[in-house]
Amino acid sequence: MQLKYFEMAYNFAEELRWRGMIHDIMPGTEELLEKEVVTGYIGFDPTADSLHIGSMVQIILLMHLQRAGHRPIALVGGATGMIGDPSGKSDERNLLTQDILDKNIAGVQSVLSRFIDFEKGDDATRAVLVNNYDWMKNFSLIDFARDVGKHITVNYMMAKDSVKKRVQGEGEGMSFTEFTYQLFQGYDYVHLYENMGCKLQIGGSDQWGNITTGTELVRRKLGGKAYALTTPLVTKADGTKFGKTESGNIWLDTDKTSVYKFFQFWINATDEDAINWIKIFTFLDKETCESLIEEHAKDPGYRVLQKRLAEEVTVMVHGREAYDTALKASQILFSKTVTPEQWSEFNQETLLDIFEGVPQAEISKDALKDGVDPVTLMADLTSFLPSNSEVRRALKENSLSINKNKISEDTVITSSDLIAENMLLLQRGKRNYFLVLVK
RNA sequence: GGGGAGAUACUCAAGCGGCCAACGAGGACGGACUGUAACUCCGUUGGGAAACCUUCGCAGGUUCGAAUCCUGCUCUCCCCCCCA
Repeated sequence: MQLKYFEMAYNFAEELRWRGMIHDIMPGTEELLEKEVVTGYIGFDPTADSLHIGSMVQIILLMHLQRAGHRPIALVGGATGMIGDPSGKSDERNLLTQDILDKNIAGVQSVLSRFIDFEKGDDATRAVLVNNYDWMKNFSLIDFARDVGKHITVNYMMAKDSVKKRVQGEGEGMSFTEFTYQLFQGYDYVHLYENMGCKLQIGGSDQWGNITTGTELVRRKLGGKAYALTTPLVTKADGTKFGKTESGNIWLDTDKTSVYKFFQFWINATDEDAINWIKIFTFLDKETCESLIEEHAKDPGYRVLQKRLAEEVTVMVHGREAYDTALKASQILFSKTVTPEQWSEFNQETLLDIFEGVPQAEISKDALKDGVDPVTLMADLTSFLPSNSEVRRALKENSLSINKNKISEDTVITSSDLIAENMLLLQRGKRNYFLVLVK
């Protein structure tokens, strides 16, 4: 993935503000950003071996920071990941094993490096990737208690919402380990401040408490002034969690979420969400966003916003070519019927990719030799539908399709119906797909 | 320890001897509409082409016939007593 950095530096805070990406900002932060080249960092938790679109906001922030002429640091929480951040969690978290953690750290780092260039640029603004395990691993408990713990009172730590909730709540309480978490994260800030001149930490609004512990530590321990900025958590208008679909999280890796699914996620955004998301997830300038929103209002049915959003984000994450394929696949798949000629454009690999996660079954070639009826195919040979009555019922509802074409009770399926050499695409209604592989 | 209420299909919830594969609501799924949407409307929702078969906590029993009555068991909830 290649990024063209803006020719001209722009005002970071102002840029984020019109995009609706500022939730909280510490006084003086804007002035600092205007005055000098600022080094700022964002932490990423290695709780999984890849990042999903929830983390994309943070990645985009780093990109904005760099484009605005500042220096971004991406911090992978190799050490803090071993502790577990209590923020936003009502229960004690299970610790990750070292193996998993190592794998996750590597995965997260590799995703990050796809978006942020850690090579190019001059020394002042070149992005840096760090792992807090590097400076935490040799920290002894005694040193930690003396150098870090001494500067912060338990009273201060207890006042944080994330702690209060767990201490007063009905739950199982909070271990000392998780209680300590904010000191660990706070110390990261001290370390980066001291060694890399980092004066800004950015994060989601759930991180505000942890971040301010950091700025407080910088103040008390070093007598320095560190700043903070948080973004609102991305929401959906209907209140459900952002970034989730029935089939799970939307990840930034193709082996977890196919490009097609990724594209579909964005194209399916509701009107209201699209208005917010176009500003958050794309780098389109203010005028472009506004005119798109205006255009969308005139003809919502055309869905300019969703189309542009899906294009921008998919191209950014997976590249132009992958986007083109996903778009073409979508256009064909969502047309009323699909002719054999159109099917011939798909090879097996593409189809498997598109229908990744769709249930599948294998049947033998012989089964199709003399043709087979829908009931046998869908209930007996495959487990697409649970019973014969279910198939008959579906036929009555006119809801069954094979290869996107409606079928009836007396349809006979033969090997001439196969697409991509050896596949059949069964479908009930619009959304329930089933892939049959003929071997 | 004493007394009471209840356990019905994915969920809630009727039914209290035959007309019950079991009212109704929600959900889910499908169809029409539509923007690959929202809303709305309509339909389906144990198996079986059908005859019919298997289901109403579990196991027995009464009866021509039971989800409905009886006995035992398991589990859930409530009240009193005791304890404090």
